Amino acid sequence: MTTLSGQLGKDLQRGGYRLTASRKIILDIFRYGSRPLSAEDIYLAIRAENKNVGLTTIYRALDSLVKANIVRKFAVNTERALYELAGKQACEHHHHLVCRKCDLLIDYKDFCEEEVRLIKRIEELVAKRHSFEIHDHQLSFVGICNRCQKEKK
Amino acid sequence: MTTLSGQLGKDLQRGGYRLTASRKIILDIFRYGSRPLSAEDIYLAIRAENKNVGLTTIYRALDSLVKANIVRKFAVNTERALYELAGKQACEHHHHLVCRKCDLLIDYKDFCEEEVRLIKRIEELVAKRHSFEIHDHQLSFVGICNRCQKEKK
DNA sequence: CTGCATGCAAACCCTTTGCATTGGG
DNA sequence: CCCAATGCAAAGGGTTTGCATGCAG
Repeated sequence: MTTLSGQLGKDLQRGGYRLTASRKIILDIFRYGSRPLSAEDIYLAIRAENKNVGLTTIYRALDSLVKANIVRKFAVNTERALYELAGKQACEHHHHLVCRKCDLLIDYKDFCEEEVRLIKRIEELVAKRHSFEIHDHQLSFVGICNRCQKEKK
Repeated sequence: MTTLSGQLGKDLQRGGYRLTASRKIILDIFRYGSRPLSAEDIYLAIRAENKNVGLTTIYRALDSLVKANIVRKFAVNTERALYELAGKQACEHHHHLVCRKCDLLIDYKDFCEEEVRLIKRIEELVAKRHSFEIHDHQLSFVGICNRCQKEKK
């Protein structure tokens, strides 16, 4: 069996964290699907493979992954935290579209050059003005998805 | 005593909600300081004025304010929900800067005009492409604040 | 071997709900 | 007057912690 988590595993160890069986499984799950996952999503995905890793372990592993800069943690609402591959390992940076009614979360990365240029520019200005060292950003649009628009009637 | 919450109170009533003493106090607190507040921030602010409104009431009032579109609810992390005046009543829409280390939250609106114009454009593109009815957006930059940069050494 | 990683149960924190009471319009 | 608003206590849901055991390096 090929360990999909290969490079990521090394990154993790470089951070002083141990590459255990549980963590390999978790990393592989991130590699398979690139949409944002909650701790519970991961928990269920693992059980679906007839493996078992406790929720607590998942939380602690995610914590390490965040500290090792492999995974990004973010929040769309306060219901639950979401995690996704960060930086270079993420296929591409993307933004979010959130539906107010059904909580559908779409991530899109088909943004135009214009969008990228704009964000870069704002980033520079803001970094300078506030003496902030900017690592990352999050852009989400909130509204009503196609489906809920139709149901409204 | 001048009721700072005047116009907002009318907006609230227009939504079918009652303008009670508690809600007046809460609205006034939003009018005084325009930075994002958590339910507890509001609770403490009220006690600081030697008044008293239960936390539960604050949550329920915030809920009504959000439904009446007077206040916007959002999350930077999952720790607690934040609320701020929404739409026209907010002096201006603004974006956030979050420090990874100390969780400092700055909201800035210095570049808003330019940003908003460009974001509006992106909004249109995205809305069309994904058949989304967009109501609002959130933009946050994540990084290290000035102070934590210095402490690093 | 040593110290981080794990599992389980219990603790925690923020937020919501049930229920009887109060009060706005 | 009626129904929304309030307060308190208890429940809820996601996340974290304490503690004894397991395992990577």
